[in-house]
Amino acid sequence: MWYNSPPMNEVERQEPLPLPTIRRYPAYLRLIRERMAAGEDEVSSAALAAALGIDPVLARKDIAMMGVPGRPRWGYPARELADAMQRALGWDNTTDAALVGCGSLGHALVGYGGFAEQHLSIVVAFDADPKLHGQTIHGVKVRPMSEVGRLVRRMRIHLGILTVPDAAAQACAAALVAAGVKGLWNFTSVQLSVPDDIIVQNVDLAQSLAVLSHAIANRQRVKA
Amino acid sequence: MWYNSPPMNEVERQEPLPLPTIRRYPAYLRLIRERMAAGEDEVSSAALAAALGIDPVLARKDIAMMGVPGRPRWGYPARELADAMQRALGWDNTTDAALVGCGSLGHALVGYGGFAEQHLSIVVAFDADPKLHGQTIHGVKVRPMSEVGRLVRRMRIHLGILTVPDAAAQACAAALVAAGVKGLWNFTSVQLSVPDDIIVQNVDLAQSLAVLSHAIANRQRVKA
DNA sequence: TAGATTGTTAATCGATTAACAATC
DNA sequence: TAGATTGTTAATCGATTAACAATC
Repeated sequence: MWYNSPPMNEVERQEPLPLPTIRRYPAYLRLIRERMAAGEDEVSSAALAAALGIDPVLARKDIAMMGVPGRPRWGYPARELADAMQRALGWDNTTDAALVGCGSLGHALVGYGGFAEQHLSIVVAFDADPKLHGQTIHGVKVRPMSEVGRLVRRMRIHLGILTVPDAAAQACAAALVAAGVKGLWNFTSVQLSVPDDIIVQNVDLAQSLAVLSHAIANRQRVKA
Repeated sequence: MWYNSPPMNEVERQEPLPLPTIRRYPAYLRLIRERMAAGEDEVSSAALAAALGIDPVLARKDIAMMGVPGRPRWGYPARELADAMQRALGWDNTTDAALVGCGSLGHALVGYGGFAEQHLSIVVAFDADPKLHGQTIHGVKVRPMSEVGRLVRRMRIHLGILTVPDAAAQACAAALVAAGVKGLWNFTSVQLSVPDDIIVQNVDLAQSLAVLSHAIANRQRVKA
């Protein structure tokens, strides 16, 4: 039945996953791995949903995006599902990252060994402060900013982590981009300006705190 | 015109702010304060929007929720707007917080002095490790877990910050809740189970990383 | 077979964007 | 006055939920 298999290039063109779906994948993955570790081969949408506090049908929708079929009465094949989600997230291979800014937050990130289950590895760290140069944080040597361009390029690093003071953020981002980075994980509160093809993901604690303190101040329930 | 002023209890009952709106407030506040520091008294929706990379009409909608009127051709009164937003977020008074888990992330959070502009103050820290007890992190003494109940209650702390290993998360959350905390800022990847009236805000780095690595892997543009 | 669970299509809901009116 | 900017109402868009069919 050759006419049922899609043409070769169809395989590449995946339809875009909704952002909320992508955000739920890590939590699904966590549960699936737990279940697998416990010796189970299948996982139900109800179990997945319970772990996230969402409706089972939403979990099924999310899973449907992966094209991994489930079996009524059994659930979904754990290993296949996990593999598919990892592939979708680009977590099937380890990604090397460069961290810029070795303050306490940078320190914490480098030290956080099990980075969301080993798909991310911080392999170089940079800081402007000469006093830190040559020091080692959890096995990663701190290097001067002047070497960002050379090292990041040579190591073919595609992901930059920004944990510098706000004032330095834009300049450091520019240095990383110039060095060939494709994405920036931005822990500063600066809205970075970068070329269109560079992907920026902001981690803004103030946003999160705003939701929390507003809810406390108004004693309302908040989901997620 | 007494009939135009709302009855006393109307003042309390604010209609709920959309979550996305709340999340944008901190960034608005940042820009407004910048402008005020630069000596300006008014700020336009266009300036606000540019700082966040959003449409000006969206900024106006967000501002409309505050009930602070703007002047065509001038913009909005900076001080009034900042005050209103701060009040909405519960950021008009400093909130005391208790942090549980003095690992590297906990350390970083305690050390992060200017917490989103001083409305949050970590006043106690706890850890299970006896080796840390009595030590001081940026002026905050680390205390044993056994004192959570007594101290948090006595200090009337309403906000708990959870930076413990996943395995300890649920137990520590329970201890904080028992001690009278109203909200939890959860930096673990555990889905906490707490009473209905307790507000939990999760900071899940894996979620954020998922969006970023998926976008890099598929070379797509991501907003925010 | 009966029943649990997956899978799909339609309805709802909420946020953003578009269009345009109001005002200083 | 003209023009910039605020303010509001309607249209669009996307995600979630509801309803129900399909299947092991």
